[in-house]
Amino acid sequence: MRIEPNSVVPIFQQIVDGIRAAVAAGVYKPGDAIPSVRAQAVASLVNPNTVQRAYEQLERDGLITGRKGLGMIVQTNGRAIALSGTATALSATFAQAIQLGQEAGFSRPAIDKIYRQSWADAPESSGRSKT
Amino acid sequence: MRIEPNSVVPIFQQIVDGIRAAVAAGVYKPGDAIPSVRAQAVASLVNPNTVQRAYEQLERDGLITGRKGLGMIVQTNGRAIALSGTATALSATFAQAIQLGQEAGFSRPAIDKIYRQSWADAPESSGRSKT
Amino acid sequence: MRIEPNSVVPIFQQIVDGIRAAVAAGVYKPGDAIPSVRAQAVASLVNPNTVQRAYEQLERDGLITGRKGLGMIVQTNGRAIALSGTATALSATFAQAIQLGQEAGFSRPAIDKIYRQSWADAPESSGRSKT
Amino acid sequence: MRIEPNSVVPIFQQIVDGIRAAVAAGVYKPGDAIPSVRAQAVASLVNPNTVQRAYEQLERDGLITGRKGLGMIVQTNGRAIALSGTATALSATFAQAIQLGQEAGFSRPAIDKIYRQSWADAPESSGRSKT
DNA sequence: GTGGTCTAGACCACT
DNA sequence: GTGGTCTAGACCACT
Repeated sequence: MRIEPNSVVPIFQQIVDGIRAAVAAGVYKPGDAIPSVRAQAVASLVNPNTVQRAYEQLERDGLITGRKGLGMIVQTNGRAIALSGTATALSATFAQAIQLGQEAGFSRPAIDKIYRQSWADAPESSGRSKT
Repeated sequence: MRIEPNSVVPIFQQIVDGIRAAVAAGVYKPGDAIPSVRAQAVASLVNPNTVQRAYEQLERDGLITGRKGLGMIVQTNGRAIALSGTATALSATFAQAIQLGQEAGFSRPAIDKIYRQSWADAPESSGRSKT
Repeated sequence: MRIEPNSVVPIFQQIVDGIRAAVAAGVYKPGDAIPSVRAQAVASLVNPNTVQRAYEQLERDGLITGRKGLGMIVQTNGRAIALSGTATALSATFAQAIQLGQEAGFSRPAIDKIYRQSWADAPESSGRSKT
Repeated sequence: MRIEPNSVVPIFQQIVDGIRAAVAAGVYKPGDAIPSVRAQAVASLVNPNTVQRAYEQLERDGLITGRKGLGMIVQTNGRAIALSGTATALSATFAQAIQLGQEAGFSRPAIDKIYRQSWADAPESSGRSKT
């Protein structure tokens, strides 16, 4: 998981987003354990406390649950929660960009063009898409 | 200008984005003064220091220039800088959303659908757009 | 007189320095009137209050004196005061640069080289020098 | 680091100059942390916000980079940036003094003499220089 | 502890 | 009034 340390979005939030996306993508399925706090911390070059905070958030969201000695397990309905949560996050981000563009006087076609250009600039999705 | 105090995007950055959009939209034209630090602070219910910080950023970007006693003036090429800066900001936001969607396994059509839905949810742009 | 509005040295100080240099150079001789506050303000694209403040400083230094209806007159010993004042200002500026260079670990030859290079970069002095 | 609170050069700029000189001199090497905002504030008898402002400037210059919880780290190419920045600052200061001297009608030998005299007045550099 | 952001209030140079 | 700088004190994310 790529963490951008100087982003305006807090690191723990980036981890929340990343795990949620991975569950949505089926990388971790219901009943699977997600990486341990320590493993995730090493992988993301981040302090374990920060990962811990992200996992607490995901637990509050009902996506995972902690079982002593077993680590954090994806809940039965975890994928549905992840898909819905990711869609909501995307929607909010799009809405924010659209609003900023409108305030600047950009027409819908102009904003659509920037959106399409952002796809062209995106790294390959490598055909793994599921939805 | 609407400020969302609890957003992850810092208040001063919201002001930067807002002024840039206003200059891009032609609300303030080259040679015009933008609202004074104090006036903007009152209007946005924000501390003058926070506005000052936003204006410093805009000055570094070459969009405005400040003179003591006179206010902050939009530069000759301010509109071009604002248009380019706004487009860049939009592009970055879109790219971030697209990447998150791809990580979650969303197909391009699925993400496009969320994008279009975000337009439906957006407040009316009232047809004033020029570009 | 060239004023740099965004310099760290205050505008009124730049005017003080400029008038003092002009008196030192003999542009204004003892008994001459220096430009009126209004004329100087127009010439320097500066507010008259700012020029007024500079002239008050020069009067406190004994370089000029105000005579009702006559404007500001260069004192009898004005040139000596101007020469001494300018030399002091130069000395202080040099000392400041030398100290900064030494703190950065620059040797005397290295600093001397930068000093000579600054001469090469200087606009022509046009051979009017008197001292 | 000596701060002169009543100088025309802003305190935050004095801190910028001081840190840059220290990096140029090799006091802080690439990978080292410079003093924390709070530590520097205490050492310089200055408000933490003022130090913060100086560090932001140095970060924009590419000399250091900040990470929450870790401190401000000198960049790999920090020393080169510091050397170049210090030389530029010296050059600007010299140029300013030379110009003022020329306006006052001082000849090059006269200004050179003041420059050399400023060395005589400077506190000993104790022969530690390396360049 | 460490950087990043923010509020509250002040003084200065300049118009 | 207007921008620029500074102090004092606070909270947050991160280590």
